[in-house]
Amino acid sequence: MHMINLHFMNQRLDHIFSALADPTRRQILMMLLEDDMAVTDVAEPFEMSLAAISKHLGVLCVAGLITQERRGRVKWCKLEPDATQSAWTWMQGFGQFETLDLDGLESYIETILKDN
Amino acid sequence: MHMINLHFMNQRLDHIFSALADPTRRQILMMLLEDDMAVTDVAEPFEMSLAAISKHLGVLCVAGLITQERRGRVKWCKLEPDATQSAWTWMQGFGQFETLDLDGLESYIETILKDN
DNA sequence: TAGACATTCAACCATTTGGTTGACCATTTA
DNA sequence: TAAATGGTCAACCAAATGGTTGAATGTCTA
Repeated sequence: MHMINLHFMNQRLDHIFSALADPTRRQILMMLLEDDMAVTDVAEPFEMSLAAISKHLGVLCVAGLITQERRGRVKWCKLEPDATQSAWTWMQGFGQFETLDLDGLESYIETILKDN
Repeated sequence: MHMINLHFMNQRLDHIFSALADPTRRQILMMLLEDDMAVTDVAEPFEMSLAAISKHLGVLCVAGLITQERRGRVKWCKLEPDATQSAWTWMQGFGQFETLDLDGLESYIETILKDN
């Protein structure tokens, strides 16, 4: 029982992390933060085929990071807001981060900004 | 300028997330939470060759999630505690910000800090 | 009904990934 | 010095990944 749960949990983490491992897919997620979008509109800023984007969206769906709903001939892509939860939880366990690690976040920002 | 940093940042996220996408590597990280380990000892609980584990450790190194230090004929593997920071930050940004723009992130931090 | 539009499918391709094995190198120990 | 130990390297393999193109499907509109 626990075995099974851990197994599924592990698979879920596989899917989420590998979905997040691609810059195109991360950018798509960022775009969807602003609003739901049709597949064609998601594809517009990218220099790759619509089919490629369609595949990326498929990966994001399998990972549970987005959902897609067809209305007429348009398929709307919508962010699944709580989707990163299990990845988040894993990282917290791993990294011993506080839920709101302000110091870490701040020093990270400073590092980034200093490099400019 | 920002461009360049975002590019490196993006690459870093690629490495970290794809390193985390493999269950063997996640398990290795968990093991290293308890203590530093030699490569052979890391490999022991897994049903795969030492060479395979050695490769996994290489991936974790490139991602910056661990460091390795050779002492004598033994190579010690050590967790890099702050390594998931950028991934963590990304995920936080993903959940809360309209876009991942660093200025916004910074001012967000300042706001939070002021409130404490 | 005939296009036009939105999206996916199928076949294909190059590259990457995760694993194997056996040889190799360095270091410790008997 | 010889043998054992710790670890990597090199070559190889199968499967997965990220992309392409062209055809196909379903839906809207003139």
